[in-house]
Amino acid sequence: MQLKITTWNINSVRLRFSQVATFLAEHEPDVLCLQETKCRDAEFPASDFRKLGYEHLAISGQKGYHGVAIVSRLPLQEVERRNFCQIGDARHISARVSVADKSIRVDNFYVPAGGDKPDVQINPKFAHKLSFLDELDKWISQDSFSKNMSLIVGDLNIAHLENDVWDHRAMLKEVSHTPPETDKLKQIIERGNWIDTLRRFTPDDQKLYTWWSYRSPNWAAADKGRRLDHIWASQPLEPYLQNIEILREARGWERPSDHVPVSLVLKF
DNA sequence: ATGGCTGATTATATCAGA
Repeated sequence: MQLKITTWNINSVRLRFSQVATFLAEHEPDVLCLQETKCRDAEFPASDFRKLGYEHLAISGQKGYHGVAIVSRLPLQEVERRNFCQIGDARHISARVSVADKSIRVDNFYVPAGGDKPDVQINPKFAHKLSFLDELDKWISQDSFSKNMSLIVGDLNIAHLENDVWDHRAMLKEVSHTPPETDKLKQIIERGNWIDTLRRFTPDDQKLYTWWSYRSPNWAAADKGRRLDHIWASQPLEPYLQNIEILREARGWERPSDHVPVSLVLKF
């Protein structure tokens, strides 16, 4: 029995529904976690997903930007939405999926990007990002996460290791790779003893990216990417981790998202 | 140091992304 779970910042689920449909047909994940759906719940293409066999939906959207969703072939239980930083952004949704005799909690996040300048004094977006991470740290360090089968997935908007960016030294002052962010993310991983599953299957000394800027017309040749999208597993899932797939080719599709789908396979 | 691109919106400029 296997479970395949994918995270993908789709950058408008309505605009790119046909790409999602292609991905689902070719890669057949059981659970798809989306970020930046960019629509209200009533505008989410729910019936289109149901026609493709993804009948179970947990949606948290808002008008125009942000927004997360879990789309699943398997029933979803205990759907929750946490209002991080108390400002009403749709940046988190969680649900429980059952496979074989196991029950796995899935938490899907869209962490704030953080704006341009990595300075909390002049950039409130950066302050918001750090506050979000502090709250995330406190919340998922609870035993209920680390001692049970749990997956943390999503666009965390941080590339925390040296080879998660194209040039570590050049990127130290770029939001997504600054020490205040990368230190916090490392602390969260350490405290919860989370398994960074992408790095479980690719050594730390190899470059690994999930996002390439729209501002680079030659993204593939320049390859100045970042690993912003993550799938972390709690220790009880360790025996079941099977493989990871980063669908780099999706960045080359017509009118693509700037993020590509990242999938984890678990075998029970 | 700058600018480069993309998507959504009571749109034709502005905000958000990162």
